[in-house]
Amino acid sequence: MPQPFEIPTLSLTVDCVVFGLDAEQEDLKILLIQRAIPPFEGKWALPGGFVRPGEAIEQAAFRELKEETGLEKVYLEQLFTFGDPRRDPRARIVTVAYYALVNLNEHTLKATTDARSAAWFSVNDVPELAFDHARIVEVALKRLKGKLRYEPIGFELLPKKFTMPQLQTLYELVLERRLDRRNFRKKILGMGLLVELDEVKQDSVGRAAKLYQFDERKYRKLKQRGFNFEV
Amino acid sequence: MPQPFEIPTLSLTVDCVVFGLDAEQEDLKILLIQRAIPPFEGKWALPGGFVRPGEAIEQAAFRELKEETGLEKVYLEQLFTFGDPRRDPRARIVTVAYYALVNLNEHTLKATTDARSAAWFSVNDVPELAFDHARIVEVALKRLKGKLRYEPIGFELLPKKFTMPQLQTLYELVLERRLDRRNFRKKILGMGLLVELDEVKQDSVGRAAKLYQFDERKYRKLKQRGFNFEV
DNA sequence: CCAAAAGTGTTGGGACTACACCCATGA
DNA sequence: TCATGGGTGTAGTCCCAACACTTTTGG
Repeated sequence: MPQPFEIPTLSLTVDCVVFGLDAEQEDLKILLIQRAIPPFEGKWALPGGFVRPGEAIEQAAFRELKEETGLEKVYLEQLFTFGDPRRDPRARIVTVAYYALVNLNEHTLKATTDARSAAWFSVNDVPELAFDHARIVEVALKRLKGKLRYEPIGFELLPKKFTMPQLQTLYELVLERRLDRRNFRKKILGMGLLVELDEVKQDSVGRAAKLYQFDERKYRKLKQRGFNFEV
Repeated sequence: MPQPFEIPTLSLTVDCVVFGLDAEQEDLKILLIQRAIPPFEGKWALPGGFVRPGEAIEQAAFRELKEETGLEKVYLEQLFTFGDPRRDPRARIVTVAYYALVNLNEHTLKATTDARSAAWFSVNDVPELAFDHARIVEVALKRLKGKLRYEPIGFELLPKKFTMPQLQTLYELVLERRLDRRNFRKKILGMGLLVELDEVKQDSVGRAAKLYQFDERKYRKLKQRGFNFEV
């Protein structure tokens, strides 16, 4: 490759769409951060920041998540790379977007040390966002919808021990359609990937629901043998 | 965002895994380019190059494809962004990988103007590749396999007019398993997305096969109404 | 005992699998 | 007329969708 031109450079950031399930309110939410400086000062934006020299991209995503929200050890997956030359008014900045799945009720947001506030917003009520972040959220939602049916990632949004109605509500929220309770149960239990616990979850009214746990180890074994998760 | 550090910069490239179907030899191939300069001089590598200032990433992928292989107007989709700090021995270079689908028999490779040679290799017989390109090919193959069943992208690998056995062979090659001829036909024709032409394809021996064409317009309409392609 | 939510089986229809013979064509 | 590959139908099975009543629990 003879290079008759300077090797061009640019800056690279990561941005994370953090999905959290609010089991109490039966609502799917995303985590946003209010920008403290221009551009888009005061606007809400995805948590993220610059990839440092010598730092792997995914590592940068984990680091920014921890720094800006306190979240650690979450499920994280690369989503898409956005590089429109005009997506950042300051300079040419390309961003590698990730999406993360967390259980909202088990994680409390860290006190924001740097005067930036973080907050959860319903995916149905996202405020105006900085940069092209609205587009990124759109792509993330589409990916989540598509992937939920073919990979057992939904469990990442629930507590370790969860009930069948919780799992079903999650699927109904993300896929945006009602599911038959009996058929859903049969389908899920039929895969043999849940272990039934000797506990129930009791909140307020109604009959107590059995608790289940996802059997990660068993899933991996079955997957190797050609099994495909599908709801 | 107060920035106590310099905004870091790096270089961004695109790399393309170009899949081509060799209908005659019943073989799935990828297009490689032999490097003329270090690093990895003489080694085979994916076509690609630097993203220029002010250039959209996808645009860069199209440009490099045209410059290095003469291919134009091909199906192109972003695959994954690879950014291991040590993936390029010279410097920190992040690459956005794409995959492309072309009909190998309809495209002749352009005479290589810049002394670099391009050639098709069977996916089952890929030579040692430069950088982390072997990994990129691996990810691309996995994506192609996964996507072929749920999106009508297989047609991109065939000529506009194709026969049912050609289509079936394509699926068998990519999915790496045999399919029942009668069931395959039923499934495909049952979706009502192919128009049967009043022509047949005759090569050498055996009964002539009917030619079909994919109805792109009809597919888009059905998709809007919630239809899902699946083989 | 009442309200609220969890849990449970059966049946009909559509889709998938498996499978073997005839047809058209060129040599 | 023969060799080669293309085209076709049916029967059994499995999976999915539809659907209503009983059980448990707290108040």
